[in-house]
Amino acid sequence: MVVYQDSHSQTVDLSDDEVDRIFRALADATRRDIVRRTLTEEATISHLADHYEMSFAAVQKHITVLEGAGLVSKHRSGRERRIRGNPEAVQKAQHLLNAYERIWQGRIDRLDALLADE
Amino acid sequence: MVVYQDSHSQTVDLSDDEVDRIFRALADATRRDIVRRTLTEEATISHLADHYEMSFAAVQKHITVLEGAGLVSKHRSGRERRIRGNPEAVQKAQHLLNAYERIWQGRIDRLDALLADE
DNA sequence: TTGATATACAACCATTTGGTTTCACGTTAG
DNA sequence: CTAACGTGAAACCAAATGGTTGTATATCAA
Repeated sequence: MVVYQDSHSQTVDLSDDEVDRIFRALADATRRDIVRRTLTEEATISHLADHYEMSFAAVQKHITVLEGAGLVSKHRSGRERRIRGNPEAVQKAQHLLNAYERIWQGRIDRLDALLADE
Repeated sequence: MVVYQDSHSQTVDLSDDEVDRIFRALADATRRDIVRRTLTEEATISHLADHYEMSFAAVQKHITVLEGAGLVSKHRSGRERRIRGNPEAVQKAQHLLNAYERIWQGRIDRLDALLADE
């Protein structure tokens, strides 16, 4: 379990599994590209699939992984499904990395205190 | 390939593979914990292994994954290897996520411009 | 010197991942 | 109505992942 404070000083909890899924989903160039594209504008699955040298079904699977991580969501529109990137999930990942940053900064602060003592 | 500008306006390039490895390495709770611990202070492999309910060899493998992603480095000290977290690799990941943030922000800006035109 | 400790590494195994092809089904266009 | 389209989902496969145990090697302590 991970706990951090967001920009409004709200405490946010993320299970290890949720964090695993977010980083796992981002660990693939095709999936990162899908997130990038759908953050700026929605796209259908087959439209996305046109951009990659793999089968439609493979792209579909990547989208399933991204959806499981909350990085994109699907919205029905007739026979199409529009895929929309979710900036909040990206922010979650950012907050997690910020926490590491603070941990590291904490070490520096303690080092400074140590040096100040001498 | 990913390109972003760091805090000193330096252009930084990361191969897709490198980005893959960083996020992949962070997609495991044990590995994230190792990074967290070694960012504040160095630790030997066996000392780290004491904290997890898995074999020494399994922890060793996790450290190899982290090392491959540049998130930690090993430093020989007699028969021990001290593991040290690398904040720069964490920052790389942060920069990548910041890029997504800017992409998303760009969409908002364009929307604002569109509304301003009306 | 000898025994314990710290690490490295290989071999093995089950599960997951990332891809494929194929088929089914609802929706839209003509 | 019928054909084409967009999607979902199953079955299958090779490779990667995450774990294990076992063995080898180097170093430290007594």
